[in-house]
Amino acid sequence: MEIKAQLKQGPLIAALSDDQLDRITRHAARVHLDAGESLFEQGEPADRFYLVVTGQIKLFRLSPNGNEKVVEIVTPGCTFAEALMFLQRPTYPVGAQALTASEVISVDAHDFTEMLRESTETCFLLLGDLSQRIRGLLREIDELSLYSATCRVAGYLAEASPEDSNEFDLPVAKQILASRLSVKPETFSRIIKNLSERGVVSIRNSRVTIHDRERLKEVASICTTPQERLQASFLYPCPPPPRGRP
Amino acid sequence: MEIKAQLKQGPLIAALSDDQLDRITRHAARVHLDAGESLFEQGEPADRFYLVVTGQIKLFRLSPNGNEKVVEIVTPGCTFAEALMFLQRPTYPVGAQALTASEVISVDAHDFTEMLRESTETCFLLLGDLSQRIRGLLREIDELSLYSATCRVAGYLAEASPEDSNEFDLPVAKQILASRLSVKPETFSRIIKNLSERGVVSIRNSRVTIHDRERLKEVASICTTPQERLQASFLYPCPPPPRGRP
DNA sequence: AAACCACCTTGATCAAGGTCAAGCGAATCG
DNA sequence: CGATTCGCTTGACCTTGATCAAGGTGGTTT
Repeated sequence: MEIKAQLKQGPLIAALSDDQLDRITRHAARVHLDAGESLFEQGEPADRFYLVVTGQIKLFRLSPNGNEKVVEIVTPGCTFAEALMFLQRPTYPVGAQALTASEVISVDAHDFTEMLRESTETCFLLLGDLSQRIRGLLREIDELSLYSATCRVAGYLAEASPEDSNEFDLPVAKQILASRLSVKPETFSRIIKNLSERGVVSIRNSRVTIHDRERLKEVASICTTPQERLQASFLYPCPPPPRGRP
Repeated sequence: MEIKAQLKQGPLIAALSDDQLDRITRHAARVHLDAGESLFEQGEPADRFYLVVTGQIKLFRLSPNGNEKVVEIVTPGCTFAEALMFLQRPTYPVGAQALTASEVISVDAHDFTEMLRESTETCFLLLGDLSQRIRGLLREIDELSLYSATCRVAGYLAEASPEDSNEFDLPVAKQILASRLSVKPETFSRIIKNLSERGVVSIRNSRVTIHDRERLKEVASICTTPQERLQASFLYPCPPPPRGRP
């Protein structure tokens, strides 16, 4: 069965025995999503989790007044929503919507937990997985509360660029990226402009070129303290043209 | 042994069998901390996790330039750092420091995982625990990126106040609380003042009195959108005295 | 090609909240 | 008991980044 082979793309699932794989494949299904199509909504009861085969899915949270924050952009090989299976009455804590035409495999949570129940080994893998996710979220929290928007953007660029090349493509539309980094599209644009003028990077459409990786990392780690802001004042170089006041 | 009885205060650990409890108690130790004393630093290798018996411990992250954000304030009955045991070379992702004189019990991670290895039941409990923690962190992330400081403070007050009473004490110093809510102490103070003037709450020292719970919840859910901000403009009521400019 | 569209950029303005500095009250210490 | 410290509040000011409102730009459709 094709599904089994595809499921093996997930790092967690790849570690399963053939027998285990059979068991979770029992009620697994392939799902196709068109660009823009939504897979589930935040708050829906959750009894399945997913593996991305192709495409990109955005996971996002909504505020009561409809504002949206992209929490994660999920790409082939990633599983998501697997943390939910162990709650009493699980509901999806995020919404999921395809950014591009995508293919995902949905796995029945019950099948999965039944399988898990027979292997602490596999439990440990999952525990490791969740631990790492917690780390990631912690990191995100302090980026939000300790770092400025400019640092987050610079940090993203520094991390997204491959070690061995100075060029790469943004994986998603800028507005999505902006939301992922908790920045408004306009601000994102301005920050990029600023970095360009400084000769640190340049971006044409979605093609990014890193001109000065050192400087980029420097900017990324500056955070937000007034002391360093002085040193960072090269960010706002020419005394920012006195904003129209008599 | 006293330690065993104390360990049972933790919800997760309380569910363990006597035998399991024995095994993790093997290298467990009681640790006393004076106020201000630190238990471990962010980045230290982690081979133990902890249960708070008495006192309060703050968990915090540091930015490269020494800025600090309190991630959690841990109180008796809570365990912490137990998510780490499943990583390859685990290090504490936060620092831990006692806010008041505290007593904690430290449990050897190796003992614990060995015990876990023999009960998927218990693994499941832990998985549930981590899942919930992930949920909590997600919530925190969208509070940071989708809600204003005022909303966070109001939301905290609404949640911290017992359902059946309109009075309660802040559990920690205001500056700590402020950091927990990712707000500067000065801003915290001003937000409180604002809510007071509006007759929503009043705070004398650490004694909080809720005057208008409805209004408080309303403020907490207003987030930050311009539309609602208009409605919320009762927050900045009198046209804020034009700040001294000729 | 013209027209449309989504996406991005740019400009002008503004508000939220951070910063710095000073004052204040209560608890602790010599 | 005055003095010091610590935590909190207040005031004045400033910066960041959000908002609103136009333009570009490039790709797709007809």
